[in-house]
Amino acid sequence: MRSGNPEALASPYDPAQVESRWYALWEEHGVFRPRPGSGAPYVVSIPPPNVTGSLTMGHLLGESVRDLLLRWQRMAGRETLYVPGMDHAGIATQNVVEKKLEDEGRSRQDLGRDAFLREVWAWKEQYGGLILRQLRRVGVSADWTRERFTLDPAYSRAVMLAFQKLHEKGLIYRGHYIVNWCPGCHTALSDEEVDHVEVQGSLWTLRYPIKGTDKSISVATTRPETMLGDTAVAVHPEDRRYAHLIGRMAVLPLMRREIPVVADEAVDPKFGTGAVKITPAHDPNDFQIARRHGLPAVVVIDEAGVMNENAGDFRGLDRFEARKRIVEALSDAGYLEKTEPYTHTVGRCSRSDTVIEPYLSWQWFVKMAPLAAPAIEAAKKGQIKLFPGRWKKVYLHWLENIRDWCISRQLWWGHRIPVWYRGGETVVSPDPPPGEGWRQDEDVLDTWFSSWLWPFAILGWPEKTPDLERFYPNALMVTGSDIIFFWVARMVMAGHEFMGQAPFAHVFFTSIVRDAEGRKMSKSLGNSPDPLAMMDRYGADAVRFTMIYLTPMGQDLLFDEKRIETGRFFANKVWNAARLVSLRLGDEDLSKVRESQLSLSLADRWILSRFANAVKDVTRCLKTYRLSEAANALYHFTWNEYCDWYLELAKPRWTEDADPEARRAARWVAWKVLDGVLRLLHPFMPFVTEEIWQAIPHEGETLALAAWPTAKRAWLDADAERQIEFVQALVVAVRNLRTECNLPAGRRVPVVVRGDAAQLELVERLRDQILPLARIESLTVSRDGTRPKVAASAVVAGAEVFLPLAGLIDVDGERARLAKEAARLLDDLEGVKKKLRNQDFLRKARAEIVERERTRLAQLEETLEKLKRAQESLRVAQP
RNA sequence: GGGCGAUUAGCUCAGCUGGUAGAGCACUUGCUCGACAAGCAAGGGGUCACUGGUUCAAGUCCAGUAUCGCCCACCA
Repeated sequence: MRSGNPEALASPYDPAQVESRWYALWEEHGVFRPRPGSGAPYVVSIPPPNVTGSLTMGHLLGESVRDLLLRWQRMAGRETLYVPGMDHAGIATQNVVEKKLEDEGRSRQDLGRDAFLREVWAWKEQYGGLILRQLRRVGVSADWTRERFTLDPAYSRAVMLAFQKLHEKGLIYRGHYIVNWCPGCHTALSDEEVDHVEVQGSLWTLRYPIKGTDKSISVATTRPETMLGDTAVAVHPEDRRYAHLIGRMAVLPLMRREIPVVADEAVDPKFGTGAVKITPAHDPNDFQIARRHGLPAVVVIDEAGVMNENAGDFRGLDRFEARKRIVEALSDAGYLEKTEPYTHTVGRCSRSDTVIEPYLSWQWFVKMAPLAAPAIEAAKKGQIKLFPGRWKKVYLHWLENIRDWCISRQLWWGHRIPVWYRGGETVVSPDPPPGEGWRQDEDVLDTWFSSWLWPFAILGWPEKTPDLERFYPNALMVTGSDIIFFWVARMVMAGHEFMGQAPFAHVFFTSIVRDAEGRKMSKSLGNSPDPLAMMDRYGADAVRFTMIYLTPMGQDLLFDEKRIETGRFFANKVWNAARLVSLRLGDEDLSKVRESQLSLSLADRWILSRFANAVKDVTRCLKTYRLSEAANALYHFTWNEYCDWYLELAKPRWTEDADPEARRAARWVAWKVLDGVLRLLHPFMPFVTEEIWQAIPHEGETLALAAWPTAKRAWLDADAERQIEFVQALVVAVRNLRTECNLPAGRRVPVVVRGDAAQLELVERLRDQILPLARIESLTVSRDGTRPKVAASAVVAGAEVFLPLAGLIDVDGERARLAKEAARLLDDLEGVKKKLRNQDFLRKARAEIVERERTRLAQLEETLEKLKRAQESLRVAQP
């Protein structure tokens, strides 16, 4: 038992000072390393942040949530492990470094591959370091000895091996297909990396002459520039308008190339003219149609979005400039039939916002359907549970309609594809094959092809390490729903494929943090406050608590810096309550005190009962991921019950002249409940709670390893709760009367209470506590039933409270107040009476509900009766 | 074109299995009572988006409508 050190709790509370102290101590004590516990290990890993820059408030929310759950589980006795790390984030990082080079007047092409990669690594060192500092500042209980980076040698090896294994199973293939190409980033993308946005464009109708006739066929398009690469016109086979043209040749305007008119089921005869121009190299649908008809593909737009050598006169023009010029040219030549405004969607690169160009190229793909099957089953069988549950539908829908995954990227920053070529030979291997002359594939892998291995690659896979043995599968993944496809679903697939089981049991989706205007916070928008600045200004504890307090289950979080005051004020409140308690604890070693030896007062039994309830509430909320509700319950208990009522009720018993036994009990209970509050609060606000805990009597080295409280059944005491509730109502009523009578706040007032024997006994028993709480000068219980002649009055649970203040109160005002109160109750009474007259209600409602209404009726009538008499007595008293 | 979510006090949101509408902030009034003005005390403020239905009883369950938001979708 440490006696604690009350002087340590200085006033005022200074978060910066407190928060600088504890992280090193926790690390020193190995708090964050796994240590044997009960039950299965509780393993969580970080969704590795991109090394592109600093963290956002969204990350801060995620870290707060993960650390909350980890610290709770650790205190509850589980073996816990939080694996930290970072993601190399291929495109994102390469883009920011390229941007930096551009600002310096350099380019990656100038540098060449190796020098460029050195630049990126330097960037990674700089910004990765910033991220790590931020994570420590938040207080996350990560095991830094297990820190991982997706481009670490061991991790890279895992990526290579995963590629090789999938290739061996025939699940990876190379193909020449239309992919989403970003001309800005100069790389292929997966479908998930493309955002579809609606644009107000045009629909142009072009007329293609039919060779050898004076007829023509008209086609509609939103992308006239692609017509240079048309190799056919397609119509529906049963479209009678065009039946006679099938098999004829059309002459492609501007290019004067002859292209066939073909029939294909995919054409919708009802759209546009019912005839479609076919550009196999620049449209995925057209590509499919072309395959069916053996049509050639002519690429007319290059990797940078510029018209190429097949574009004739338009060669060298940017694709959007070319569009304009081609429309003009078609119009001049009489081939433009009409132009209509048209709303449609275009794909944009989610990284650079560049309009995506469907582009025919050689890429590597993963065949996804076989991988999706076990991931679907895992969710359906409940082996993996999503919170909130509605995400299951979204997850399943995606998996059940999954398409193959384009994993090659034409970038330099990333895992180079482990494929080697020599002459006509191809070898898939992490290492160069023996012999001379092997050339490795130039492309790198999609970032997500490395991060989908995260839950086991961080534990040493493919080696059978003790960590992998012990800590796979993980318990929980906490992340944003915006990466449910990118990452979550793919991790589940990889988990089953490489480890034979789901990577985690639970997935908890946090809120998306938006700014006050509802825009998603992001680095690119620059609308996220700097988390470090927030923590410097308000304290990490305050920020953490507030984020949890604010995060609604399954809804977005609208963040406003001002809201952080909630957490800051709360931390301050806890600090000051602890100051009060620690100053009054005395010298006795409270750990030696046995509860059974104490004579607990009613207030003591009440707060212990309330505390037991709070423990139950908070624990239940955490178990079901209702995190803000847990924070709320704790906030309310600490502030409104412990501070506002219990500490005030205890104060009179802490004085020198109080009864020693009562003082001892009050000290012990105040300490015990404070200790319990600190334990419950520690996962939310680790720093301030540790600081306080160390300053008061405690056992153990650190609060981080103290036991999570349990709700003691013996502490639950409904009687005590009812009785203190009455006392509270009584005190509030006196305070209210004082305000209503406009009495100076400093003035002590006489009070008379009438009520039943039990109520009067209670008032007598708690007299010493009631006096200061309600600022009462003299408290008289009216045993003989007499009542003051002129008084302001109120009715509390059937008892009457009087402020006998002849000459001081405004009699008319008091009468009006009583009348208003009576009118309000009369309304209620009517409602209750109506219910009780209703035969259906009496017959069908549950007996206890009917009984409650009857009780309420009696109470209302009694209260009204008393109010009436109070009014009468005022009338009589009036001179 | 599908799917999901939201609509409750001025603002941001709770309200789990139907049974007398809640919190924080903001607002009003009064407080240097030895923990805390980052505080204390007392207040004002809501036809729970709309329309039907189920029920003795609906903010809560069902159906529909409206508005806003998000996700998915290769109709040129």
